[in-house]
Amino acid sequence: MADVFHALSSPVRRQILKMLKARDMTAGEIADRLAVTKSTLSGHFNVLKAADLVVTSRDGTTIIYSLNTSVVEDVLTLMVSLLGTTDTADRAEKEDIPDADKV
Amino acid sequence: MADVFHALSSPVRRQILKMLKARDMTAGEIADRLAVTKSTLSGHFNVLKAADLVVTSRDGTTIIYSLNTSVVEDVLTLMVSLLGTTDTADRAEKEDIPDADKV
DNA sequence: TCCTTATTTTGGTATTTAGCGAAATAACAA
DNA sequence: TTGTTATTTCGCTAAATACCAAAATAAGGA
Repeated sequence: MADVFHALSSPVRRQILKMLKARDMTAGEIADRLAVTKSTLSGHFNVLKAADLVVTSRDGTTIIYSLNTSVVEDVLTLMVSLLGTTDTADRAEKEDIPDADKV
Repeated sequence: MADVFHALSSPVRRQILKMLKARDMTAGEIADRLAVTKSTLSGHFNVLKAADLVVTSRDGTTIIYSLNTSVVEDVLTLMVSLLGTTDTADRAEKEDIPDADKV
């Protein structure tokens, strides 16, 4: 989950996600629309894949990238918990040092 | 808004936000609970302030940090839009190249 | 097999970031 | 004013990151 925030911290990667929200695209299509080379883009894809934010499939020589909606939902949930109201589960945790792995 | 994602990309900073969710704390209190020096922490505070995720107030020589809940809400909204269902406003935008500033 | 197209990996440099200790600043009390 | 406590800024190093061009890989078609 920590990887997800890192993945989202880059404007280029957020733009890729935004494009994929509209529709699935190949690496080449994405490259045509962004001002970075394909090799640079490939690095960004690796980051997005490591964060499980995108998913790929192959059609011949082209790779099709798709948004992994379920992980975006997970991020949302975590953001809600960061913002969240103090419910029962939360209360026990108060005044404690939060567990680093979960944040 | 771009700053917000960068701010959230650090585990230390996410931990600080989690602590502040429980209650307001001084810089020193936070430092006591994290394995980084106060000077390093001060750098993290600057990032969080630049992202408008925290707010400070002064009480004598101590600085009190608080979570800026409204900005966390803004992030949530953006995350929802990234995930979002295709509503009226969205539809016009589809197939277009998203505007980099907004992402 | 050889060629073409699509994508990724590699090797390199430049920029950014996190971290520290020491020095500087701020507020206040004696 | 001098001293004390709390916090930030400064100067530095090490590690991570973004970027590019060129080489390598993968899948098919001729």
